[in-house]
Amino acid sequence: MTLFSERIQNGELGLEKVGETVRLLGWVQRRRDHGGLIFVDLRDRSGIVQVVFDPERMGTEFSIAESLRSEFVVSIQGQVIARPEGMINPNLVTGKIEIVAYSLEVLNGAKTPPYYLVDQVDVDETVRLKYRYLDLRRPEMQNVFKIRHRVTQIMRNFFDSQDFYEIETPMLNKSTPEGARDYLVPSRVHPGEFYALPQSPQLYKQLLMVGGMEKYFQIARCFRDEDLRADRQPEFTQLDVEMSFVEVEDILPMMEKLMVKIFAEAVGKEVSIPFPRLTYKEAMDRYGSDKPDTRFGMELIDVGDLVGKSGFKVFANVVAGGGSVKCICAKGCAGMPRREIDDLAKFVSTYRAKGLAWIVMAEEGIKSPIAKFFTEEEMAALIDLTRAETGDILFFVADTYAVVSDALGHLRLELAKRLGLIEEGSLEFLWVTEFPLLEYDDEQKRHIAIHHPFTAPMDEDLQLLESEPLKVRAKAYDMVLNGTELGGGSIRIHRREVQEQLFKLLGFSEEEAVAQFGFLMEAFEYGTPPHGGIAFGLDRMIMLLTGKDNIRDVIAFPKTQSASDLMAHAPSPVADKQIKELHIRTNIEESVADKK
RNA sequence: GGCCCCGUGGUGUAGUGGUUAACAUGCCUGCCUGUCACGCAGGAGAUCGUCGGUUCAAGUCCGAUCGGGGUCGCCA
Repeated sequence: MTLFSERIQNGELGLEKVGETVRLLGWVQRRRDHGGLIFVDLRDRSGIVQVVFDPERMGTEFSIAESLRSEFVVSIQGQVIARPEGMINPNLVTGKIEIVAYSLEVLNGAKTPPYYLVDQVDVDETVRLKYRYLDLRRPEMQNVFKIRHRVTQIMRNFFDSQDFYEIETPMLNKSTPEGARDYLVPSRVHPGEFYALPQSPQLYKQLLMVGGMEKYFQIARCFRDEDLRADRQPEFTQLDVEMSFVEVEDILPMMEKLMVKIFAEAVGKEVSIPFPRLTYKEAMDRYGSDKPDTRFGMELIDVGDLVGKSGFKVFANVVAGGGSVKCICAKGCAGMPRREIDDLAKFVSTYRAKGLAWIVMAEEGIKSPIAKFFTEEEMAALIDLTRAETGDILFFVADTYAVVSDALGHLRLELAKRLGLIEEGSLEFLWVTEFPLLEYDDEQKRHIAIHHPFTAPMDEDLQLLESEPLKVRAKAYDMVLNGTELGGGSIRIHRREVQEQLFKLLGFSEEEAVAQFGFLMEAFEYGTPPHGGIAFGLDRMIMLLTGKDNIRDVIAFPKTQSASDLMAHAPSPVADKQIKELHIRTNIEESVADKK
């Protein structure tokens, strides 16, 4: 019987092993049958090595080699030899050696896989997801999970070295309003009542601080029943961190050190600290985004003052109405065909911009449908303010501040992508700080928390809480890398009075606040230390570390855009008995459920 | 919920409304002792996602539906 423990990994094989007898275990990547001589590329987690089957060296077992097919699982014993002159394969890490087999055992056969398992897959993702266990065999995928593992190990080591405790919090939680839609779990024991899966361990980690744990972290699964995106799954993983007796300045530098460690040890990239910081206002003003990509310029320029008094009614009216007019200067784009400009106008309309005005700084002079509305002086001032030069295009959006920011912020990113302005491999970290505490929701006709309702206001803005709540800034911060929000957190409220005041501002009655969060507020009365923390999106971090543009590629068993698991076929109907036990009933026709 | 894109042998693609749906690769069989995307010869494999409509005739045009992707809303 095979002793698996004697095995050596393919990737460990090199010239220094020449002459040794080894046992290899793995999958047949490819078989090249020359009749009298058979080559097999043997793949395991560590890599690929070529095995040679020669009838003169192995006798009757040679016929087994003839029967090998792709993805057969085999055990091979053989001798490592240096490849003869001229037969070295430079494309293979192990290309200087090969294994001459003298014994072969098929541990398991395999059906022909639906597609050939190599890195340059060009296969419909549906197929990859249905056969996820095959897709995961591809070296590219193996590498993702190797890095993912390393990152979580680095996190654990880091926090351990800083005296943090890793503590688990419940998956069956109380459903609370605010935030995302909950995934609900019906209770069998309490008819008509439901648990909610955690959107994040927020309340529990704060209560761990009340519980005197002082420093906590968790690599926590979170659930949000919202629509999916390229970087959003219904269940995802957060690195969740909370500390007692800290202020903003304790947390940010520590997290910077963590990033240095992760990038150095997981992918060998250098990260320089401290990270630049931008206030929320500055980020919005300059980049139209609270997660600005600073790998390129093309900042937003406010031209409101200049065009507000001009003869161009569209701009003047927006300014008069309290809106804003801004532009970005696309360097060297004067040659852009009209068709593409129209395309960009369509692009910004996605973000509710009503139009995209433009001024082309052509060699022959200014070309623009709006130029005629400006005097020569106004045009000169505009060019001066925007530093537009011959060869550039200015793109303008006039609307509310929010729409202008959103539209031009995204246009800026789109142009950078089309023009190739972003340098591969560059890492631009930054912190965005001083977020507003609240925003007004027109639909619900009430204030809602931008971060979450437990975020502490900045001390200097406390006195504005009653009079001008929308002007209050929060002790909240986001870490941004290359235009992606990696994580965010805040210093929390730790006094009952302040928390009550906040719930009131959010439109909770006293009864509602107590019903939903009474346990938290009661806890605050028993000596709660000042505390704060942060949470990072692990999946997004792995995306950035591995260069994937799709969250499904960094999750072992991901779900599709409609939240289905194509491999396991979840979700699925369940037996009537199960439904009854849970005291629930669906309003879907029986026949529909049967078909599924 | 809105908008956009995709769906043709196992896989990736081609396919003016008109014969037997083409090509590559994979698969199967045979030959082959230095290949590494091995080679050579032969073979099998598709009712074009599904349903309906227009038409003498639909893979192709129209509608619906299902599945997948991107995105806005939603989501921190």
